[in-house]
Amino acid sequence: METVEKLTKTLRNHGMKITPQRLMIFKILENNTSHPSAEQVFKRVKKIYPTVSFTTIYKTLETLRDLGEVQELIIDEDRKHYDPNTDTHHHVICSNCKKILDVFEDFSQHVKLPDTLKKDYTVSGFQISFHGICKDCN
Amino acid sequence: METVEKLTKTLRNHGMKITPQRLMIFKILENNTSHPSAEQVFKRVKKIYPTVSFTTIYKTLETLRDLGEVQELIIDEDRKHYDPNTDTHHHVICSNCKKILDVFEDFSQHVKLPDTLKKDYTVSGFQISFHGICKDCN
DNA sequence: CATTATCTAACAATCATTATTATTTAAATT
DNA sequence: AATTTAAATAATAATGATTGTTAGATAATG
Ligand SMILES: [Mn+2]
Ligand SMILES: [Mn+2]
Ligand SMILES: [Zn+2]
Ligand SMILES: [Zn+2]
Repeated sequence: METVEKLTKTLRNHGMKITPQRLMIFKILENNTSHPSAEQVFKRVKKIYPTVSFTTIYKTLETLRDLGEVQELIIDEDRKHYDPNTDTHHHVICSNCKKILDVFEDFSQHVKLPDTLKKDYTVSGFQISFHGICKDCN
Repeated sequence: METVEKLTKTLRNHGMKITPQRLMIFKILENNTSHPSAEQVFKRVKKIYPTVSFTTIYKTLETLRDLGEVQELIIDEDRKHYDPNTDTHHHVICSNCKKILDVFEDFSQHVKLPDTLKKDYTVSGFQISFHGICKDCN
């Protein structure tokens, strides 16, 4: 995700409005490495704007995803998680508490779609999900 | 997944019953490489047992998952998919039609959790999801 | 064949997410 | 600064996948 400042311009360039709710969501996401779910974002926004609607969170996350500003992570079977870091990177998730940490290693030299499948799929990228148990859950 | 024959014994060893509905689900899954969703399994069972309940499909898939006989794939944001192949392998999914194909390459020599994270997570494995567009969807 | 624990099917409930819409508001225009 | 208007918000309902409940059916055992 861009800085909140640049993101503001990006939205305006797309004819979108900057609202206090959106600004709060941007600030929560900026440099956020916790991979929050929509609900976790909602709870934090609610502390400042108690009347905020869940719909606003979902719509804003959808907007950011469509702009390519956040990545939607499909890794927790129960809910989607959002990642403002859109650089190629990977994750490790705890099967118990679903805590997600970043894995910043470049596997691109070794992880490639086999040639036999290249004729069937035009691949845009890949994601690696490590599964395990975090130290808090033992 | 084991053969239907062996699986039958496994279930009996666990005090579980072999019903016609379950046998049909087992047969549908045996050697199935299409990564069906619960609904796709349901539709196929329904052709033979028109009165089968969706609950039976879900319960049976849950049972097979808990026995370690099928893998639940979290890769399509809309629904879970089921894979009778429980050997470590990976997948490529079409972002458009959600068709999933197997990727049988052993990346385990190169894909490892970085040492810096080893103290935080006890990893049981990893999954690679290649994303792209299949040839049918261009 | 009788017993019994498990399974099925019908149904309801849950929960994350999406759709709808009246009201509000950002921000461009006068 | 007031007016205008397209877009966003919030409230609410709807959706759809999945899970929970339970009474009746059935597989398995002796
Ligand atoms: Mn990340
Ligand atoms: Mn597979
Ligand atoms: Zn944990
Ligand atoms: Zn496709």
